[in-house]
Amino acid sequence: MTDQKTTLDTRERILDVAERLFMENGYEGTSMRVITGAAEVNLAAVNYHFGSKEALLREVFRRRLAWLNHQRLEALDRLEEHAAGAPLKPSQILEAFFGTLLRMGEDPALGGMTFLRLLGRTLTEPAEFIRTFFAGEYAQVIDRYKLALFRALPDVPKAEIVWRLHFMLGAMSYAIAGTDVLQVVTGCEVGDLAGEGADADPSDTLLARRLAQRLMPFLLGGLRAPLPQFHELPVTTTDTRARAVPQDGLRP
Amino acid sequence: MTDQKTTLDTRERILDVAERLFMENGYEGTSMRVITGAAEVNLAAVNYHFGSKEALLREVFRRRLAWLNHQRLEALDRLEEHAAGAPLKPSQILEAFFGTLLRMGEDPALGGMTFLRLLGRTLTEPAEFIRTFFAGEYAQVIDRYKLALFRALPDVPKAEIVWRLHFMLGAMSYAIAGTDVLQVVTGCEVGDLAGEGADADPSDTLLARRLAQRLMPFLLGGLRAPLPQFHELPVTTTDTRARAVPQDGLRP
DNA sequence: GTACCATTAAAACGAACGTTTGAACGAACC
DNA sequence: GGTTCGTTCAAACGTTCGTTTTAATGGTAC
Repeated sequence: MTDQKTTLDTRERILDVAERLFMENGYEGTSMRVITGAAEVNLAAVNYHFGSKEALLREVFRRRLAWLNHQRLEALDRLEEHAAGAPLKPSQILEAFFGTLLRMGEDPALGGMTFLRLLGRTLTEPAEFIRTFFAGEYAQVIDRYKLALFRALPDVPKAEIVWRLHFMLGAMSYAIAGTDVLQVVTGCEVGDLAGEGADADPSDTLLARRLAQRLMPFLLGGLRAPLPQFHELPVTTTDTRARAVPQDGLRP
Repeated sequence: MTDQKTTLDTRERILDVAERLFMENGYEGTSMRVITGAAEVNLAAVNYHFGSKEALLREVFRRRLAWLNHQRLEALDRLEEHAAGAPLKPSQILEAFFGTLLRMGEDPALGGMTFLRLLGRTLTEPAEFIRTFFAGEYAQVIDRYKLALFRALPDVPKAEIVWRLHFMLGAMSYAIAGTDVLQVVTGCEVGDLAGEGADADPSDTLLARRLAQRLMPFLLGGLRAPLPQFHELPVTTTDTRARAVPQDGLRP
């Protein structure tokens, strides 16, 4: 027959199925039996190939994040090399960080929107081993990008930049994960929002691209917003009085 | 003795404990035995008072969300009455929606930051009954606020407003939930970010207030960002060619 | 053929899960 | 005092969980 089950087939079929099921039902909500059943492999296959359920989840992410974060570092390298020592523009940095991720959503071979949604949801999963795993995977990348933002916005307090990086990650994660979560809150199908005919499958490729185009301006607007005022805050130390942030092109 | 265990005591002790544990370990990650154990009540107490674990989670949210969403609607009522027919300012709307929520974080009697964190995390939980529950709880409020934003920003396409409402909810949820989630990604304690001495308990009250002051400008900046360009959007299908990381040219 | 190896298969493991049961308690009312 | 009713209790229910075990399979090298 056409589909011989070699080792690689089994491993990757498990990974693909687990990626989708973890996205749909969460880590704790997805049992090994459901995974192996959907992948049409034996129940013991997961423990044989990966060792444990935790290790399976880690591998699901590792095979995507390794590529993603490598691309992110490379993108930043190219930008900085091209800038020849000058600070980058915030828009460039955001494009390198978020754009690289969102472009994964356009390519099914890289996990497509399934992986993006899984990523967005899993970042808030409370399980300890998940958090420590992400910490390790992201440490390098976040650090490089943080420094780049510090240089790009020398007049903004570093703490403020980190907060806004926080906010931006959140906006992105929700926008991705919420494709079928928060639509329920806003009462709109994401297809409607995209102006699609809202067919059965709105072609993740297109979805990811539209999402990127709507998200990037929002993030930039937030990143460059005027600094908070801190009126009547009971004192502690820092005088973080508002200096205006370079807010070019802020249109009504 | 001082602590007599009346019915109300048991019910509320369960709710308080469940609120905290669901926040720390998630819904699926928190067992009835852990809940009842921490609340020092019998295992059967949850099923007796609430009927099921699902019903317990719903009640945990209902007792807070009922108050919150009522406040939100009242805040909007007050604003619109005061405006006497004129459209509200976006900043007023955001303040009424997000400010009301964030002010809950300052009051331990309303759940404090524990409830806020739980809310932020649970919005991404994939369980079906959770999503449908939130949909019902939020429908009214979201609808009123959406309309207010439509009126406040008549020149912005409605779809764009809904998207940005999406983004704002995400930024807020992450900022709240991430108090100990994404710090691990950004490598900073939230105490550090706030400029605190980072004592044992940074006094949720203060934390919530600082968070609000940093979040609101970000949200406003994002909401009023220039509209996306939609340049060269291919009409139909895939063409998944990854354009190389886009470069320098990107001029804001 | 035989020995070896990685992989798959079927069955069982103990533990933990949410829920239910039936009895015991204790204050309130007649 | 006896009855009632809301509540608490210990114990068990049947199920499902992740994992382990033991045997069978199929190809490759000798």
